[in-house]
Amino acid sequence: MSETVRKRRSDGERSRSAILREAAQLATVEGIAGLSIGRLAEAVGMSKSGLFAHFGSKEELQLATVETANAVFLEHVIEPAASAPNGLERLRRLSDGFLRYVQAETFAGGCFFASALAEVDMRPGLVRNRLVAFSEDWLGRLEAAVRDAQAEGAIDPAEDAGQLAFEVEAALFLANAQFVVARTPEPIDRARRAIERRLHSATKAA
Amino acid sequence: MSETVRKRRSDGERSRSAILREAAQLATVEGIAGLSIGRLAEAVGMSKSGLFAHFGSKEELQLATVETANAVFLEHVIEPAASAPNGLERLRRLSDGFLRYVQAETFAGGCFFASALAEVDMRPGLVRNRLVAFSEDWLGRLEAAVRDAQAEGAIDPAEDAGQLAFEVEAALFLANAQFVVARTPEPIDRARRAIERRLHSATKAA
DNA sequence: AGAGTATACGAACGGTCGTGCTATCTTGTC
DNA sequence: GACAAGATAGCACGACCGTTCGTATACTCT
Repeated sequence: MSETVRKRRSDGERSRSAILREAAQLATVEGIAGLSIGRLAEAVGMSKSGLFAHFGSKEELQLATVETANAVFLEHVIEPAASAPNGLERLRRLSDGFLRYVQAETFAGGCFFASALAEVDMRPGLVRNRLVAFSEDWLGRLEAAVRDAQAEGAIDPAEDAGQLAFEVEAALFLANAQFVVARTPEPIDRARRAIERRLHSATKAA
Repeated sequence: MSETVRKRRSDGERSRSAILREAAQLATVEGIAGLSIGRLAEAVGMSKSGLFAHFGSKEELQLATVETANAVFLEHVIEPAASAPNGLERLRRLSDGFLRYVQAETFAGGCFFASALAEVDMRPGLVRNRLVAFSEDWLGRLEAAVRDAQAEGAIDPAEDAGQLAFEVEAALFLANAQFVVARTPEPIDRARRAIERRLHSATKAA
């Protein structure tokens, strides 16, 4: 019953995070399923079996990669918006942060979650579940910002918060998809304009 | 030099189209790269080598699959809108047709082009080129409908047609992505509402 | 009817995949 | 400095991948 506590070694921890950093990058390019353990091992400069021992299965590697990507997303998009003084400003910072995160090519193949979820959306499993959860969390944050803005009187309370969040996310989502293909700031600008216009119409009551 | 013209046989043509019909379906579920020739052969009930002989390479099979999917898209989305009496109505029929095509699960894994392009967006090649071309053609049709509506006085000429087309496409694109994950009519309805509202604001001049 | 060819099959190829097993280093603890 | 345990590498496996080849069948045309 009483298991002795296993200790981690520092070099292993360093390897593990190096692997996962590389995995998150490669996953947006090769796909989270198409990313093979062999190529990943080669990219980080270690053996297949040595890398494999860190995770025990490909699914565990994928799950760890998703968590790593989420940490990046939190750092680049969510946290910078947390200090916003009110709901409307937070909504603006979230969408602006997302567009910067896309345009800066934080991940080589565009938003990690858009890319990964599109790939596994038809493959039931833990990876899909986790990605769906993150996706819902993100949309929930947008909607919560709308609700806060409504409670603060900045957005018309007659607006459907879920609907408005959907429309903001739609612009962001297409901007990412088009940017990945065209590598042009145009879709980013279009999304910015679409969102600003929509928020403008939602702030002056009907 | 002078090549004798080779004649096609009717049974081969039937097999080929049966293969491609199945391939277009499977590609939205397994992915257009993840779809293997072996599994496809099993799904249509023939041998790997017999199926392979129809195309000569996997890339040719993928290209033929994309063309087949485009024919389906034309039939279900583009053509029903062609008879619209004016630009604004055509725009409405295109977006409504797209949403029906998604909701009816014409392809098991959602819009073929959204699914396929997301998969190959980082993999240069003929398949990617063809998908990008179709995607641009689709967006071009939306924009052309907007321009026609402007010329007919139905949409404010001050509107940026490309911008408006982007916003319509954004709603459609996210509706497809969310529908595939949730299998709920909610994203479809949200997209419809978003587009109707946006068109309403574009029809009454600023 | 017979020739010619489009179509289909089965077997096999080299390659890559994820995953075990085992041995050898390396680190942290006493 | 000994020792347990973590970290890494080497090797082999079975499965599946796209592809090739030789061959058998069945259609079409003369």
